[in-house]
Amino acid sequence: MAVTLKDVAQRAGVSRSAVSRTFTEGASVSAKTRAKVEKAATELGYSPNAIASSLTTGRTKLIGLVSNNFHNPLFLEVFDMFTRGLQERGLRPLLVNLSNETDPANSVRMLRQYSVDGVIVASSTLPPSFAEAFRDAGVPVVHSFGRYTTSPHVHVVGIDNIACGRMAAEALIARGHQSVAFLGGPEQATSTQDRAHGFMDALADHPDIVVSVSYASAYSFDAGRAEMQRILLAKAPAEAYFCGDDVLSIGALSAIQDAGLRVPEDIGIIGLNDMAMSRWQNFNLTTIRQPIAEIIDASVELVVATIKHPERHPETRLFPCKIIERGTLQPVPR
Amino acid sequence: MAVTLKDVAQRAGVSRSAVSRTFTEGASVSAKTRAKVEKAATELGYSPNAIASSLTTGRTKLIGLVSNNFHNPLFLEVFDMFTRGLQERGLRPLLVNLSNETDPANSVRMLRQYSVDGVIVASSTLPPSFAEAFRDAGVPVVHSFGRYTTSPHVHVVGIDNIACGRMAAEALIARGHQSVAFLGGPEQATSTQDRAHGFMDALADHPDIVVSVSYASAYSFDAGRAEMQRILLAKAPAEAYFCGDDVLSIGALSAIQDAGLRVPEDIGIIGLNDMAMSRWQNFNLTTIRQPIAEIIDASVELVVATIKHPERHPETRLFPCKIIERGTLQPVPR
DNA sequence: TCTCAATATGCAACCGGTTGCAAAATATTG
DNA sequence: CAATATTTTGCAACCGGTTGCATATTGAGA
Repeated sequence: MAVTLKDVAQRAGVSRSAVSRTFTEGASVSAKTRAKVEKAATELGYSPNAIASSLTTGRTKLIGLVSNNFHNPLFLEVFDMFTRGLQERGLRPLLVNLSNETDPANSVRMLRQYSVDGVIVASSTLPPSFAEAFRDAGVPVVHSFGRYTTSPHVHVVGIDNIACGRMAAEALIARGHQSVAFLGGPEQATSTQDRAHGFMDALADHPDIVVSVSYASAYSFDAGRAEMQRILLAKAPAEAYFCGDDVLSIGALSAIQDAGLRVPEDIGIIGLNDMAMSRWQNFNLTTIRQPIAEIIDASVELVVATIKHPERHPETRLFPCKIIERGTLQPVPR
Repeated sequence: MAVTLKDVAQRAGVSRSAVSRTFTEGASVSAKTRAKVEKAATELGYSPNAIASSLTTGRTKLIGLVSNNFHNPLFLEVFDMFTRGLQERGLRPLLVNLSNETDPANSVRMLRQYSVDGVIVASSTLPPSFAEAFRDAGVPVVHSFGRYTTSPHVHVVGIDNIACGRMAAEALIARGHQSVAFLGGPEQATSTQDRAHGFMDALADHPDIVVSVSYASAYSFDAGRAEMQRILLAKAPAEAYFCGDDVLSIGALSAIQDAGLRVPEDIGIIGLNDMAMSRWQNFNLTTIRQPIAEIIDASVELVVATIKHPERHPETRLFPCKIIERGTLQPVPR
């Protein structure tokens, strides 16, 4: 059925090695044999079997792309950029949907069975230990959107979530709000913890401002909406909220509007991520922009570099975020 | 570095075949050797190399998942379900992002290089010839969300877009609208053509109703919004619109609201897909529900069946759609 | 205990490529 | 043109598994 090296060799009247060499970059072949081989190859419609060659070269050009965020619209953009970035470099994404899985062992085993050259863990909610399991198994790995630590055991590319939390707090303080709040994602997510940390930290200098904190059960519309509904029902809401993520913000927004309150007049909202949808005019969300294109580019680059030099020291690459002013926060008074 | 069959065989004091057989379902091994092998394997942390075994078995358990819709939020749900469905059956999705690619040749070559067992083309905009290129290359293929034809050359799983167009028209007619319109996606997309076809078809019986048609440049928010803005600027808008897709509807919605018009009082909207976001209270979109879970399930099942029986006859599986009444269309008068 | 069938095991070839090495072909130099 | 350096080529072993076949082992029945 499938045409192999041997078929081409036979037809071209050369050895299998000769055929192999014409298809390997920088191998020694005379122009004459190359021509013969290429002719035979196109006639037969041959193209080399990547799987078979990986056996001897030790390179599959397969990259495991592991994620558990299949419900946050941001991640469609993330997958788009990752697949393109990998494809441009001749690499192939093997997609792994973690969903409810939290034990890395299965993923590690599975991806090792397919001899992936490297792994990208794309998640802001998984603990560092997840990516570390790959490193321990000897697989080059990058944790994208992961937690920054001073002595990382694994490459991390993302943002400084603590700084973002602080930035959000400062934006609310600058507007003169007297009561502010953090509405985070799941409490055990590292990103949630860090954003809360930075937020509280900045507010520690302002003891006069009332601060409250609550957590949605997931980074999702429904969770954000439900949590905001609970808040509105229970007590007087804060003047402005820092939501740990845009999709959470949008959920909160819908709850607020349903309650007959206005944004930003009655309640202000600032999100985080600046996903494509956030600038849709229906939302027009003020948010902190996370530079995902840069993060993804750097992640791919870093995993490629680590494949080349496995002993490379674990490295952290953080990208600056900035506030995108839109319509869900009042302008700064002057 | 990596521990192989040979290492385990040596340690267990048996032949390589014995080890191989321990890890192959239904092979003949005595309980005693199996125990020895399993002990040695766990001590060494061995797990079989799927790539290597695929060479002899001819099965990689890799499925090419090909799509060009990385900007429609619906497809995050689609990817979620596909990856889970495949994983549950022990298959691995190799993701291919087509983006601007329209020539199937590259994708076919690439996926053949990786000896994928099968391919799923997930797109409502690609022409049938795209999936057919895989079949011509001898790769089992299913076109999900593809166009239904009476004599298909390739498996198609999806909906009857013509019927959906008709259904939308009937919904608008039932409401007594005197002028209605179709706002489609790209004109060359098969789904757009079919939906328009069905829509016009149903309205042919109602010559008294004014009908107009226009096309957005893509199935995206921006395109839907831009097209609706053009419409509102140019002339008196229709009383109600059938938008060829939910994300288009949401774009149109934002344009209408910005123009100070009310939905559904001034302009009614019915979409298609019922993606998760459509029921968000901010949109509350009346739409035609496409049963994507069923479509994806059937697609995976069909590709698996075709891998087993490659000579299986091309088959079309269509699933019924139904209208989900929400807030963007007035109730039917009675 | 012996015979014969059933089961378990190892050998060796194979899957589709790559690559070190030595021999062959070609190019360069004096 | 011979001698030497350089490039090209094929052989054969190998990557990490699987599998048909012949042999060895085990178990059942007499």
